[in-house]
Amino acid sequence: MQNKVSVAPAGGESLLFLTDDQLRRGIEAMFFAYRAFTADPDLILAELDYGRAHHRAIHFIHREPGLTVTALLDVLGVTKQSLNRVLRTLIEDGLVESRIGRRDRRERQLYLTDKGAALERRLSEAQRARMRAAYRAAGPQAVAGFRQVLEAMMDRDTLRQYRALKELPDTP
Amino acid sequence: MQNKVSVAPAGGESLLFLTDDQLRRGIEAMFFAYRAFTADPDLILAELDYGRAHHRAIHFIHREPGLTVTALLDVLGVTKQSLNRVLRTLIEDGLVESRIGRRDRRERQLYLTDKGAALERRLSEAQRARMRAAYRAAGPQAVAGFRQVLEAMMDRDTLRQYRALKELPDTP
DNA sequence: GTTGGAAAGTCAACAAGTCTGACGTAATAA
DNA sequence: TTATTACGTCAGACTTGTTGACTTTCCAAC
Repeated sequence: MQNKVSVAPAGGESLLFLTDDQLRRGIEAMFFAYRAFTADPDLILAELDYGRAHHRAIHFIHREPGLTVTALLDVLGVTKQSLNRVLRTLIEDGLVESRIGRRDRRERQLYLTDKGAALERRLSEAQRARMRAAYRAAGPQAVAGFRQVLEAMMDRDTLRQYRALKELPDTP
Repeated sequence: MQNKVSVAPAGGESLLFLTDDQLRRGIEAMFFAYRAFTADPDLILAELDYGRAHHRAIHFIHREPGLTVTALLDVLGVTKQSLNRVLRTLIEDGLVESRIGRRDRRERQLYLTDKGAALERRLSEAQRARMRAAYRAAGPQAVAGFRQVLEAMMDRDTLRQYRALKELPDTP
């Protein structure tokens, strides 16, 4: 498959940003940036013998207190066996509380304890600090483009999930 | 740590894009987009009983034919023992060739075989296809912002490595 | 020259986190 | 009553990461 893009395409507008080389640069930027993106939380997590999986669970439970195990499974896109181990340690360690569902007693609703919320703040503040620095350095226009491209990269279902996440107030 | 940003900051320019909520949206966008970003190659790799680690090795060997194991270690940021296993299977399967270094016979210089190059094309074309669609949908301005933010997110050393990667011609 | 340390690479063993598959229990829906 | 759903768990496997110990090779100081 070729995909060279010549200098002056039909519309008269330059499509040089679609060359294979530009795409490869973008791919590499994603790889390196993602590693940096997870580096700060990873340090904190390693101290506590947790991993990224714990962080993700904590993040989404914080985001939507009371969400069910199945709902969490859906956003994380992993198997329940895999999630279960992570969740069990978080519950044993007193970071997450699992309450029997109110509507449906088969469901388990997940909540962060105070201890869990404290770790969430520590993790997300570390991650936000890096993000904030990057945003500030790049400026609002760049940030808008950043979000646009990331969203355009998602599959339909993922994008729907992402959009469904509600806004939260600033850390109080 | 607070980090609320009020509506009208000193400069007179809106800093609303730096609110904790906006930062969180960006973090979540990174998480979901990265998953989508790796999804297509992952499918191909699973067919062949390889994983992402194999993809990364192949990518950078393609990028810089003849690079040494240590150089590859540096860009990937893993231990040599971890890389070694991946590299061994690639060599056994005839995708990568390891030649004794010319200057220094302790070094091993890595090259893709024809078979390795064929897989590289297949993987990277799948990944580029998604990237291309996202780029096209978002437009050149957004793409510039995307790259700016990702680069601003990297640590100094990573950014240096990223910048050191040379440009390659389009897929011939 | 010899030798002794540093660098490059390899082997072995273990841990985290993912997966599939099978099964059990409780609650709900038909 | 029966079928389905939600959840939890056990067992077994694989990928990818880790540390630690080892060999080979090179280089530089003696």
